[in-house]
Order: sequence, then C-alpha cells, then structure tokens
Amino acid sequence: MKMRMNNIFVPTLRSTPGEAEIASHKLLLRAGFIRRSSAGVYTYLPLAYRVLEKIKNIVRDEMNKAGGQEVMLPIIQPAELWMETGRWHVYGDEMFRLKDRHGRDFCLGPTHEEIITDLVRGEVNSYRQLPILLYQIQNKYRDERRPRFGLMRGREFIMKDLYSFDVNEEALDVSYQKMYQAYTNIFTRCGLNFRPVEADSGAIGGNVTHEFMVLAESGEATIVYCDECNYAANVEIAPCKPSIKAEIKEDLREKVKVHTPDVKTINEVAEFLEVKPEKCIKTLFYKADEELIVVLIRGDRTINEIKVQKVHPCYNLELASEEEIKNITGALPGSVGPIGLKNIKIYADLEIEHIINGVCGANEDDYHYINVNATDYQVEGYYDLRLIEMDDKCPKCNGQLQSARGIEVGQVFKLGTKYSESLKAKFLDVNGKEKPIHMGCYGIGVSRTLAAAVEQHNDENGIIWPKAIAPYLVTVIPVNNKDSQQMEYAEKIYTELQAKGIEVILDDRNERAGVKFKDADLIGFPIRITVGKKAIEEGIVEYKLRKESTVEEISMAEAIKKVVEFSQS
RNA sequence: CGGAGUGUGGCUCAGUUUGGUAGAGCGCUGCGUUCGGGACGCAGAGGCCGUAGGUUCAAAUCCUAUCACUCCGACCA
Repeated sequence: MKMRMNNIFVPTLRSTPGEAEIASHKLLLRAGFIRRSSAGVYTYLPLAYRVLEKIKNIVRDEMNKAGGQEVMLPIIQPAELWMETGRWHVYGDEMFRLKDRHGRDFCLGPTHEEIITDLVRGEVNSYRQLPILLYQIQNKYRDERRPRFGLMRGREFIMKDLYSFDVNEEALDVSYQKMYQAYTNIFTRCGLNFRPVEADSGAIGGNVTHEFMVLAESGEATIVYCDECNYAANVEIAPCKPSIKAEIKEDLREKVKVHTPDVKTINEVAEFLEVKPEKCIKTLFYKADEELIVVLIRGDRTINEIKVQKVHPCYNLELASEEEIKNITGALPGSVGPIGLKNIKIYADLEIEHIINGVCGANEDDYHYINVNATDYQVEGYYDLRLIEMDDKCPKCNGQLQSARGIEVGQVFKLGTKYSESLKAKFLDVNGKEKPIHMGCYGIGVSRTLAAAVEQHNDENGIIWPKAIAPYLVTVIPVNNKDSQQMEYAEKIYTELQAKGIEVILDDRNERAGVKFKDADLIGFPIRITVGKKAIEEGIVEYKLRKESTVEEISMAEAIKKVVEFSQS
C-alpha cells in the first residue's frame, strides 16, 4: 500500500468555505477530510475514514472487553414497531419517514431500541440467557430542525449503540457500571479532555443517565461541576436551592396598582419602579401540548424548561403566543402577572414564595402591582424551575460551582423496563415467574467524536490529532523533491517506519516545501520528519511534534526510534 | 417552525443600487525560471450568473414564484 500524498485523495483548500462556522467544521473541510452532500449530510474522505475507523476500533475494543457483541441492525425500520412503543408519533418531524411500494410506513432508524428489543423478545425466554449485551456501529438518521456545525449535528451520523438486557435492577446496575467505565476508557484513549455529567434522559426515557462531555468552548451544552466534590451535571438537570438573601425583613404591605407606561421588560420595570429585578415576578405563559400553563420565576432568573416539563409532563413545551396570552389575561406580555388568573395552572419557582412586597404585571396593559406577596395569588405549588447559575452552591456539598461548555459525545441510560414492557420482552426467572427484561442503552456519537476531537485539538495552523486517532502518525517531508538524494533518504525513512508498523505517509508531491509544511500542519499529523540538506551532508533529519513548536535535529536512526517510542507511549 | 442573510468558473468573492459584450485572486493545464513556511513569468482551459416564469429592443442586475445553503432563535437520544 502506497501511503503517499501523491496517491491519496486529500483535497486541501487554501481558503475556508463559507459554509463553515466553527473550528472543526472549517478545518475538516479545509484539510480535506469531509465534503458536504446536503444539509447535515457529509461524505467522509480517506483521511476522515481512517480517523473514524480508529475511533470505532477503540470503541469496539472496549465494548468487547465489557462483554458486548457486535451486530448489524436494520436502518430501514417498520412503523409497526415504533407504534408499539408509541414513539412513531412522539418522534414527530425529526424522523425520516418513507413508504414502500405497497404504501407501508417505514423510517430510517434514528435509534434502535425498538429493533433490538424486538429481536431479543423473540429469542430470549429464560434468565439463563441473560445478561446479553449487543451493540452496533452504524448510521443513524434524524431530520434535525436545524443541522449545524458540520459533523457536530448532522442528519446522517455514525453512532455506536449498545443495548444491555438484564434480569433485574441490580444486574442492570452492573451493566451500567461496566459501560460507564468503558466510556471513560474510550474517551481517555481517544486523547480527549472530557467529563461525565448527570443528565436528563429526554425522550428516550429512563431515570438514571450520564452524558459524556468533551470540554470545548463551542460545545452546545453547558455543564456545572464542583471542585470540592465530584459533582458534575448538565445545567438542564442541576437542582437549585432557593437563594434567599439575608435581607432586613420587611413588613408585608398591601398591593397597589401603579401606572407603568411603555414599561415591558423586567429590567425596564425594575428601573421604572426603582426595585431590584429579583423583586419582580416574571410571569411566563407556556403552551404545554394543547394546555396553557403559567410559570413564575424571579426577574433575574432563567427558566429551565426541562424542569417545567418534569412538573407538568407534556411532549411539547413552548412559549405561548401574544394572542393566546391576551385571550387569557386581557393584557399583552409585559404587563401580565399571576393575580386574578383563573382556570389555568400556575407553577412557581421556589424563590417566588420568598419575594416580599414584590412586583408583577396587573393583567392590564401598562399597569403593574407593587407590594405583591404570596397570599395575593394561588399557585399549584412551588417547585425548582430555574436554571442553575454560578452564584448557586454545589447541590451535593455546598461548594463553589464552576461551569464549562461541552460537546455531548456519549450518553448512558438505565432504561429499566420502559421498552421491554411496551414491547413485551419478558423472560422466566429462576422461579418460573414471568418478568420484564431490564434494559440499558449506551450511545456514542462516533462522527461527532471526530469533530469534537478537532474542536478540542487545533490551533491557528490546523488540526492537532491526538495520536490514537490520527489518520497517520507521521508525515515524512523531503524539502526538495528535485533532489534525488533527499527523495531517496525520505523514501528510506518512510520504508523503515512502515516496516516497523508505523502509520506513515510520504509527502512526495512536487510542491514547494512551504506548501507541504502548511498542509502537514493543517492535516495535523502528530509527528513530522523533515529531510533536507543536512540529511545528505550530515545524516541529520528534523523531528517535530505537531503540538510543540520545537524542532529536534537528530539522526535518522534516532528519529525512527523516537517515533516508535512515541507510538507506544 | 419564526427571524436574518447568501446563491456569479473547483474555492474566496466583486459586479446588482443606476438593465447595455460576465470579472478578479487563488486553484487547474502547458512551457520556462525558482525551490526550507501556501514562488514568479508567459500562454491556456473553465461560468446558459440556483431554477422557472414575467417586464424590456436588451436582464447576473427589475418583478413574481420556487429551490438550496448559512446564521440567530425555538427544538434536540
């Protein structure tokens, strides 16, 4: 196999295509790893393919070690199965749907719980057959409302999913722990700086779940973690205690309606009435499926809609329209409040209960109430509904919280019996009693991991691949390929490295040195060996690591030795 | 799905306001010079200006529709 730049399809670009916004997307396009086919759908060119295979092999290795068995599952899946679990409708427009020539409904699998459970329910009848851990590494399809950031959020993407089937909850715990450990091993081996965090289980269901986050500024998720204990969570689920400032206790006063012309936002209200935003009651109207609900939160806080959905279960939660609000309250948003609202559920954040002599809209345009207290309106209850902030204390140990952005590359779920019950996947236990199988599912976004690695490991010159997933470990660059001695020398190093099983590429292109250096940096080979005049005159080559700026001038034998050492380190 | 924007050669973009022979840089082909951080000269190839209608003597340019793509938001195992 000739691993030479002349023979490999690596179309690097000098300028960044306008379609790209974030580092990984720009660099993967420029360095000749990917090309877009349509929105959120990409072609993987040879270099990307090699990286994907490396990631997959690390994943395979750890899955196999943990007792997983690899399978291939259908990508085209029948609607019937999805109807059995009810997700044919839950998934909504995000599912790619198609019909066959007979008009039967199918979808392109967005995930494989249904398919795998269907398989297992047909074959597993006895506790003797459990546990069983099956996994697949395949394309999955989700018609994202908004695909973006290149491979980060595609509509077609590569994913590893492992599904575990156990006899009971304790056994599921064992499988879950194995997977948690395997994930830690995988992302460590991939050379990524990551963090497992507590998370929301979303539409997939289940109660216990962790996300594995690659830390990067461009990450779409925000996490909080504590330096004093091991607490780490996605902000989506991080619980918040009410922060009640030790203020001077005010006497409760009678509410008063005041004229507040052209005052709409919390900040405007606070400024106009000369109170702090935290004294204001932000009143938000949501449409929960078909029902309108009200959520109250302190003026300086942000709503956490996931928490709202826990308190008021629904499939779809979105802010109500101005028209819907006007119908209920008689006022437009900006002048609405909880006082006097009827026939609508009002959920208040825990902190709302502690607002004394607060401010809220009067449900009359351009009027607000001041001196509002909890007795002035009726709520369903007080719940933790807000988004955690940096001034919050660690929910576990009260320590100082830190926050970071993360790219979700993996998630592990304890599903319990959600799918086994709806799909009737049962077995007979030792006592001959019929029980539902306890399931877990464990996903890794393989193509997203590739993008996350680039996102985390790059500089102004290009990608800096962690060695375990680099497309090639070494590039050998003869400075002047008109110089046949240099070429021969480079060829010799290349051949020797190859003989030692090192993945090396020879840049034998008829290009000027500068072009080859630029491309080497852009593509991000961990090691570069340069063969120049000194190689011929003194037997000295240059050895340079991509992640460092220093160049070592050493003999060819030493360079080869260093490469081998590096590859084994 | 709401808001904003962009579609002109392989890539980056100008030209559109004010209609009148389709441009530049990079890349590509050939020849020559050059050769340690994206060289230079000369000569070339390559575009029914996203698509479809319309207005006009004349449309990349004006009008209408439509498609694609990107960004912000909403949403998201």
